[in-house]
Amino acid sequence: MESEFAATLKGLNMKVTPKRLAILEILSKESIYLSPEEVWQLMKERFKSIGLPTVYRNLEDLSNGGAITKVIHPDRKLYYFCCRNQEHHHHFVCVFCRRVEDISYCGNKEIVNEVSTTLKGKVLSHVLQVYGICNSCINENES
Amino acid sequence: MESEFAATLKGLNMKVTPKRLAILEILSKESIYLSPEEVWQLMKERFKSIGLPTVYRNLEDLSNGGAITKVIHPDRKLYYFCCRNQEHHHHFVCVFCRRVEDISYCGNKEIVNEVSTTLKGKVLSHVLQVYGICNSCINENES
DNA sequence: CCATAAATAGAAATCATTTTCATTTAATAA
DNA sequence: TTATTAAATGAAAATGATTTCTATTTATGG
Repeated sequence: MESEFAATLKGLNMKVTPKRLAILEILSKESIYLSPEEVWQLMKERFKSIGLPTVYRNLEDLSNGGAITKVIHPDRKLYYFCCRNQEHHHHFVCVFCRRVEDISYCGNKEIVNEVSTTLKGKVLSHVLQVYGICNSCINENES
Repeated sequence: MESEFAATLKGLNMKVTPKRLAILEILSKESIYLSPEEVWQLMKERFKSIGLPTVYRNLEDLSNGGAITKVIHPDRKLYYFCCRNQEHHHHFVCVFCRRVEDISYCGNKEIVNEVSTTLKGKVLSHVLQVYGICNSCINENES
């Protein structure tokens, strides 16, 4: 039988390659977001030959396909996170440990209402991301 | 008497220089967000000698001081917008003409509530930005 | 007007990300 | 299974936005 990740790739019309499976496995194992460089380092433990562009390309493609998510970071670099939740939702990101957690809150209805009423505009999409300190980091740092 | 922009700079403990005044004037005159490169092009119409790094530095400093705002863009490049509204608020960005408009809606209360209740975490900040089609662009494109 | 720290220009460096292209591989049909 | 072919990959090189460096200029306070 095929793995969950193979099914994911097929669903995106992407060929099932060992590299892609590994990227998905690596990301889904992490509770924190990773940079392409970091994914590459982890890939190097598994493959004798693995190019950084391959990692960049696949992260981009997987992200476009919705299998993984980009994290919005103040440094404007690329970071990815794999989250099982397929519903529309947003993320709480810990600024200390980079843990990503889902938040279900989304003001879409209110936003659409304000934009259409006040600005007479049409909403196409929105980004919402919350930065803070996760529970683990709060507990670790209390005196 | 000193200009509003001079006052802004002094408030940020930044020396009042012609370049900085021009950057503020250029940005505040636009209803759309600009890239550093674009600001530079406009600066070159006013100064015989103006370096791109100066534009980058000042946009960064003005942004850190809160005099201007960074726009979150999918291409992850830097874009700035000058908005008079000093209250905490978010922006509606037109994907066609790059116009930026304020939206007052902000789910901060609900977000803080969910994060503290469900995740037992602490919210430090959040970004919310709405993409869509502004009223002018809707009207221009209707058949 | 002077002194001095800050700001600037210009050139160069940085470095994350992307492109190129030759080679390999997964998917599909025979 | 094997042949076919489009897609995926590696390695090297390119790209280009952004930052750094350093000598010079300038704004500001006295």
